[in-house]
Amino acid sequence: MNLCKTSERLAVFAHNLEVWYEQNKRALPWRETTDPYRILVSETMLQQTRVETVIPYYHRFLERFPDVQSLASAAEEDVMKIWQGLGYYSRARNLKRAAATVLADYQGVFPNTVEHVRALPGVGPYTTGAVMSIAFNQPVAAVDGNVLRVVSRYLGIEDPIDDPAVKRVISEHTQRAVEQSTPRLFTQALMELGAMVCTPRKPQCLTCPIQEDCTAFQEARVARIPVKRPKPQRKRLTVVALWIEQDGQLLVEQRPSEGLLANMWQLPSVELESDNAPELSLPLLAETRLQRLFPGYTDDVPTVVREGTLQPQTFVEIATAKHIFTHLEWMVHVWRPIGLPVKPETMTETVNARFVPIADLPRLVWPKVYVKILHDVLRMDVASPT
DNA sequence: AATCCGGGGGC
DNA sequence: GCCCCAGGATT
Repeated sequence: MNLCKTSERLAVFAHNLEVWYEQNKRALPWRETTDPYRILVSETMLQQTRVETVIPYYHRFLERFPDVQSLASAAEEDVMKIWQGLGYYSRARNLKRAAATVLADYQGVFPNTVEHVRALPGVGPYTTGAVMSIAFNQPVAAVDGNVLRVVSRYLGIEDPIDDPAVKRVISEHTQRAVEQSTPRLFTQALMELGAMVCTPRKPQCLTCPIQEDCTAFQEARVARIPVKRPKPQRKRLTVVALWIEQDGQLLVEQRPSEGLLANMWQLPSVELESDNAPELSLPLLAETRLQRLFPGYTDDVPTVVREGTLQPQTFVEIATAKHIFTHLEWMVHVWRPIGLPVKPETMTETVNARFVPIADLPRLVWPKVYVKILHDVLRMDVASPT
């Protein structure tokens, strides 16, 4: 294994990779430009997201926000609506903030130094390298999941690539290589190799342009590299949501401005750990939430209900949906009260909920799981504005 | 160093 | 089910 390659050998390595790239690269929309704004948009969307998923979002986003100016001056809700369904929504807010920074601090001229690019909101080490190399053709390494896999195999590293120290070794090696390359080609070539040849499963080593220098291949260790740390178990949450429909309007609430699905809309609901959610208690939880939204709403109903002997049959479950996030899992149960008159004018003013005409629901920004629920119940697509 | 932050596709 | 994806921010 030769970890300390000479500049000449690194240059040959980079050149071979670039030749392979030019002959094998996929035609992707963001490869038709070197506009740093468009590169930043694509790289931000591609964070933890597959190429095929990003493509339609990329087109729609740039059609609506074709330049720094248009994004910087956009309403955040409009940006979020375009981003809806893509996930990791802080990316969208940060991208808008980055555009505002470019406009305010750099007079709309995209900065072209590592320090200034790295300082933009939502731009970390990887995205800095990607923008610097792809947009400006500057030798700055961009180390993503693909590069970690390719280089850990190439160097035969069996320490976990999650480890910052290991990541540092790989970044330093990649940096030395990009300095002997045509950065714009090299960065994309390394990632393309990871996506098309040096894949997580069943890598196509026989067609790999750097096969003969690859330590893992030469030592028949490709299948067990890269090594990753075990992942923590997901937390399971039960969500009890209310369906309160009145006069063609639906009661919806906005999530808090921080944390999971920040500022997005949902049905009024309560969350609890699934371990504490025996099936029979769900309608009672719905009742509790309803009582909090409409204090005294039971004033007009029989005493037996008002005094807490509410029967589970008072609510009917009209939909369920399971949704898996990276670190937690939601089981959503939607309950509709029957026979209980709900008067919108008696709703507590302090809650973050309001009645919205059903026709207007597509204007709001919805988490995927509620897009599915609203479609199941209303046969309506709230993902795209009509 | 560990956690949090979405959603989808492939097997 | 499990893995992983052109990661970053926060603690």
